[in-house]
Amino acid sequence: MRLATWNVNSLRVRLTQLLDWLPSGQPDVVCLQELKLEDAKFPREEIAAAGYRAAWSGQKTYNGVAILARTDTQDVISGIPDFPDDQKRVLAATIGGVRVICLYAPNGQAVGSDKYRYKLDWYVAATRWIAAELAAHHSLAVLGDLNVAPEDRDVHDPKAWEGQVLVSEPERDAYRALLALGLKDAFRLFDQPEKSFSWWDYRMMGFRRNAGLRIDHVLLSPTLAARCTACTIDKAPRKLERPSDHTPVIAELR
DNA sequence: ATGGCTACGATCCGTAGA
Repeated sequence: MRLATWNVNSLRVRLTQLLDWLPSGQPDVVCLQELKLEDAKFPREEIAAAGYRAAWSGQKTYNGVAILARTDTQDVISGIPDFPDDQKRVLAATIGGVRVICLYAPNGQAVGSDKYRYKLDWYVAATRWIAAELAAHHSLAVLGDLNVAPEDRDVHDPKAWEGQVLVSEPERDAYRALLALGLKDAFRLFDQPEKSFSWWDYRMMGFRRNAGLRIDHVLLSPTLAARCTACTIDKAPRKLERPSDHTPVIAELR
């Protein structure tokens, strides 16, 4: 079973790239973030024609998440229960016995801002909810744009980024609290190339300079971590014309 | 030099991303 996550930064703009990528990436499950479209505008027919069922939770302009799957999606939940929130950032579904949680964590904008406060509050609520999901599902995977670079090796220039949003200690603490539920960062279960990133700024030729961050993650419960045989970042879509600023991360389960 | 792109929805600039 292959699980993938990709922040597409507008599904309308990236639909062709997604449809091209599905046959090459061969994922069984794909979590998408930043759809940036209303539910009525979700390209259900194109996705179905590509061989995928889908669940989605979108809104105009901002946010929006979807889970694509080759097989049935069951027990779909959108949003964090008991966390009233207009922002469409969370979607969960059970697929082939695996509980899949698709997350688009808040960016946080700037340390100390209202959005930063919201990000930390969101992490607390998400972590509390995922704890309950883990108690109910041994086979659980959290995939998404978590908007935290967990360690300095996940940052192209740790000195320049020190204390900044996406890297600050309170954000890293929030990320570690999520992992402390018993989740494993699938990417770090394996030897990886140095300077592996999943996002590069559009400006300053960020991708060409490999000036990136690793902020898109696949987190696995112990049961799934034991089944995981590989986790890779697929940089190919980032090389296309008019790319998303993020690129897919894929985990392979036996 | 603190900018530099991109997407969106409003217009011909502001908001947001990360």
